[in-house]
Amino acid sequence: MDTAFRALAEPRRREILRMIWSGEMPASHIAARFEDITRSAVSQHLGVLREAELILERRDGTRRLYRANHAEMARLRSFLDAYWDESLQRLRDLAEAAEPTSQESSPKTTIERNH
Amino acid sequence: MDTAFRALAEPRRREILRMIWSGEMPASHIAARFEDITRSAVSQHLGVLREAELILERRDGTRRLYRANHAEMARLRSFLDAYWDESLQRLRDLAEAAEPTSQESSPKTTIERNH
DNA sequence: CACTTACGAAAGTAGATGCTTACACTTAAG
DNA sequence: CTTAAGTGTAAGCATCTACTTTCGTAAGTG
Repeated sequence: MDTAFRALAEPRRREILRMIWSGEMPASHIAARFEDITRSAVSQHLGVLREAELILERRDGTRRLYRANHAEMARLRSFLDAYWDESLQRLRDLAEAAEPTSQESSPKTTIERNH
Repeated sequence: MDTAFRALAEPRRREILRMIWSGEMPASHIAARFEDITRSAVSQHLGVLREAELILERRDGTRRLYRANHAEMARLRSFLDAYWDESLQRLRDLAEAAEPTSQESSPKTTIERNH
């Protein structure tokens, strides 16, 4: 989780992820998009993204084709969702603790996503 | 955006965010939860979170009460969602370009979230 | 085989990050 | 006014990060 967030903290890496979101692309093509840094730097960015499992790699001859790992990105979204869900669960737990022998006594907690 | 992702890349900061998710809490109380680092270190973590606008601060006497900024966290979620939505939009644009003078010629693109 | 293409890996560097200790500041309380 | 409580800030340090340049290596091409 640490590595995924850290990988996304870098704008170039977010841009790479967008480039290969809906289709794979060779490293050279990705590197060509960044005129201000070397191909080697881009290769290292790809390494960071791969380490975070945010992208997937496939080899074809001398080329390496990259594509976004949608599953891992979805996992990140779920992680953020959990902040809301966990607090919801904590409120439920508190309500339950405060009302131990409740016999359908109309709890009606009406808890919502408060944002 | 950079700062928000970088702030979340640190496990202790994610923990702080959870602590103050559903209610405000003074800095001293937050610091007490972390036994392995000093109060000063926690104060600096709070600074990073505030810089990223992930938390909000309120003063009460000598104390400073912190709480999570749900709006900014929601914005992060939306940002991740955009990865899917943008590629969807690009596909729509491509379809439109390939079919310039379409006269209700049953496009029915049926594009889905591919993850 | 020699040569090129397409890459990652290694080494070095300036700047960022996470920590500690020491200090300064603001507000309440005696 | 003096003192204590609650916190941020400054300085210093080890480690990480994002680069660059150079080198190594696997796979096609003549």
